[in-house]
Amino acid sequence: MKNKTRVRFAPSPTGFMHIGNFRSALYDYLFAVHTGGDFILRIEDTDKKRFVEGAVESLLKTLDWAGLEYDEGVFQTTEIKDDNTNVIESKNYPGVLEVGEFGPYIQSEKLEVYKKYAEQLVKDGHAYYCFCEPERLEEMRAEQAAEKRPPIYDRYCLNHVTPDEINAKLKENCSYTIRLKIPKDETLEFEDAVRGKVKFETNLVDDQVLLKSDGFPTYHLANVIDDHDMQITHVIRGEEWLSSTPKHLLLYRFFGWTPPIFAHLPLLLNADKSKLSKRQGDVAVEDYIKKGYLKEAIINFVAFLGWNPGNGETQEIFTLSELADKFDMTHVHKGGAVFDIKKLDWINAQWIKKISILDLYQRSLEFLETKDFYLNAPAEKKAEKYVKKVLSVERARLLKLDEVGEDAKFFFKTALHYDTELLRWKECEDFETKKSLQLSKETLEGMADVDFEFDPENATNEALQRIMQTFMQVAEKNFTDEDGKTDRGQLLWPLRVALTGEQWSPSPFEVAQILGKAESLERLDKAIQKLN
RNA sequence: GCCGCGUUCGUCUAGUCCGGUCCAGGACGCCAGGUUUUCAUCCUGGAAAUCAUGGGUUCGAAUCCCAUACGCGGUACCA
Repeated sequence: MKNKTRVRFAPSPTGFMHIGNFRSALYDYLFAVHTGGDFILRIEDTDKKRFVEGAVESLLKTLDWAGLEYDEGVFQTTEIKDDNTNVIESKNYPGVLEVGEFGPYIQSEKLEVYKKYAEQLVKDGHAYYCFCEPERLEEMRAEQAAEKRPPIYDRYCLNHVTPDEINAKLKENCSYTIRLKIPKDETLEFEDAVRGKVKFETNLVDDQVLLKSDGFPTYHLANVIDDHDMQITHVIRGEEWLSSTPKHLLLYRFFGWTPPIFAHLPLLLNADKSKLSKRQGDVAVEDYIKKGYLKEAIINFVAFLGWNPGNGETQEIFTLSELADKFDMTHVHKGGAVFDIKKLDWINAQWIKKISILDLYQRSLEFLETKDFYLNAPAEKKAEKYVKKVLSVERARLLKLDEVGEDAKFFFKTALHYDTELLRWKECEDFETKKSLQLSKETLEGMADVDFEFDPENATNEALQRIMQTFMQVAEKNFTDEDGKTDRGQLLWPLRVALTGEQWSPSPFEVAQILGKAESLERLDKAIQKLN
């Protein structure tokens, strides 16, 4: 046995990755990294009916996107490094590889093993064959419900079918399941890492089916066997598993194995406190990716849904490795957490401001390339450096990447439409507005010594300061009244509208600098003409 | 129904293990004010929680105990 902690993320390929599932994966990862342990990815595809084509690939892609690197398990072919010795190609999923010494990591490839263990349990008297038809089970449950008794299998096949009959039925290839024989009159107790002591009466626990009639194991059997085979030390999973933990505990006992430590995570909730569901918003991680949420923000936000660093820590923005550094099970919450999209938006905005311009640019491209104003822009406005400049001023107002460029379209357009009403500052007449614009034009023309270039990836922008100062001086000189008050708006408002055509925009200095002197003058000319 | 788990500002939460420093702190959101015109950013301030309710223990309880209510999960040959 290794001393290392070993945790696993074990999703079912039944669709896109649910955000709640993603949080489980995150906590697994954080715990593994924090404790210097291993993180394993296992695929639990034991339900043929709910299987969704492409779900495995999608799961791998999402984990890869988020950067939740794992040490063992199921990988995309392209992710494999060459020094892995235990690599096998998946039998059931083309293009998928299994890496590690405890494989297979895909349950559908291990059917024989589960069956063998189930039969061993029967031999040892801890499980039994059941030949009951689904219809009979349904009737039985209906009856129990009517009499307000707990719906539990009545053990017909355990008590009324003789060993000879069993052998005969098996020989005839009758359809059967194998059920766990839950011992009576016992109190099962275990220590949950987040909830503390939890107790269950075995009399209320159903004789769980372990092996289905199609030869596949149920979650309960496969999960316990795999967690043991893979030497998992901590099972971190959703609260929905809490009530089936006694079944798992019993399996460990019957196999003679030491159970891992269990940690049951609180649920993620809708605003009305019901379990997070599609009806009230997006639940797939992919939906959030498509909307332009950064992986850093999703990770940051989701990590804090049910956990916090404690000890009065007031920092809110954390990187993945900072989270791994601080993560511990004792600060995991017991109660469910409402998924508040407003806070996600805020965290996302923080991250958009935090990453480098180059990074922002690279991540924004795929979104820009879906937008007409960008696609139709001339080449020089699509140039990397130009877009980076735009991004450097737009990021302050960006919440999500899918909004990129939306309130900065005027940077990409070649011709603007002017509204003379909008150009006017307060009570000014048209001729006054025109005069103001002409003044701006002259000022701009006169700035021969100012270099309009700036490095969008470098925070210091001295040229901008000079442009600003120049205009401020002009405003002071021309629009200061007898009381010494300067009405800067009289100069700056028409200038800004001439450059952008918009009611709201970044400052005219920033816009002028990005547009460049020539185009700024052009736009001023057009606005002046409009007033003629 | 039964079993299990939970419950601090609208939301995420600190504090609960080791009762007093908590007439409960931070953040989001909201409101107001400020910043080299506007929107945004940023800064400052504000409103917002009888610590689910009731009882007990105690000089003293958000913190310990009991009960109740409410919410959620499970109750499948789904995971």
